[in-house]
Amino acid sequence: MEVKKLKMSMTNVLKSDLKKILLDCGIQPSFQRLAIFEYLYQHDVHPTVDMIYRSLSRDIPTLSKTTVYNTLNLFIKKGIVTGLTIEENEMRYDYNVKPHLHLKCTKCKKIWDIKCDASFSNLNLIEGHRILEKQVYLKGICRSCLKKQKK
Amino acid sequence: MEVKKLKMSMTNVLKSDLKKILLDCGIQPSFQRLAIFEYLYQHDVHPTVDMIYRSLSRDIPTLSKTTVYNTLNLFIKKGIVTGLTIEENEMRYDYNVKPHLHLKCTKCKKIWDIKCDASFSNLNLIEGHRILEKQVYLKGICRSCLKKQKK
DNA sequence: TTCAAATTTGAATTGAATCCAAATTAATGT
DNA sequence: ACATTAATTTGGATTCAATTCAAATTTGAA
Repeated sequence: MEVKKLKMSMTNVLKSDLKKILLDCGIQPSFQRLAIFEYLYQHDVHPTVDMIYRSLSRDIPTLSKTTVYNTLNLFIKKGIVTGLTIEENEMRYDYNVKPHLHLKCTKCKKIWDIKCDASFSNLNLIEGHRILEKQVYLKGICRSCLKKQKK
Repeated sequence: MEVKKLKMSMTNVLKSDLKKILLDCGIQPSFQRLAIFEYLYQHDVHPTVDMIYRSLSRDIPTLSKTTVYNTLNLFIKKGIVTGLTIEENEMRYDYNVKPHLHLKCTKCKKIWDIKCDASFSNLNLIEGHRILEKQVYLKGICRSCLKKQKK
């Protein structure tokens, strides 16, 4: 009971915080947009459009997939969400303010976050080109699959 | 006349070299495969499947797009070609043995090669994950577009 | 030459992403 | 409150890269 109450109030505080972030970016925080933003905030598994759509559809039965696409493209344009193309077939979306890298496991296909320890130079000018955005994509075998291999 | 002759013999030398590379990788160097490999070797502009197909079709009218897809996937599996997903909509292919980064210009949409000066750590184990492949995707404004801006 | 395996081909299919016009909702002015 | 305009959402249709698959062709071995 106590825990549930606390959790609910936390959720509410969070929602208003997220609303503020959207407003600060000049994005009207509509019901759908806030729901999608909240989903991204709570699910750091680099979800696909379909995952977001299927999950939110249960609560918002009228939700359209086009709205999910529209909203995510808007978020990307405003810079609060990143689109990952490490998956060859479909885009994945990521809300993460801290700089980090992505590793795709070739075994389990999961995309892991790697805390970036500034291992990559933070120049903003390389060979005369102005660098605005950096993404490091790693491919390999994740530690959980490595453990399974050993057995 | 002299130049043409020289160029032809160079092309021949090159072709047999490329054939050897394929054989060394356990790839039967069929006419189509060799043509696709040669195209990648000569065109470092990160071509799409369609670009490769349209160009080679003029010399090989019976060429099928599926063959291009099959061949490129085979090359990737054998590790002599890299597939770039920096473009959000379509795959681009790259034959380049030397380590390098890719920069996509947000203005002219071109993908530039950046000579990698080992600016990224070459660990093969990060946070317990085994790293097999690294790709650094940069986005920004290329030097040629920056020059145009200044005028 | 003959037969089996490898390779190529093109039509059909899949599915992520976009387009677009209509419907709905929110914002503004009177 | 009401009307009018703008912003947002919706779903069906469309696009197009990529894959599937069975048939045709080519290659290699016996």
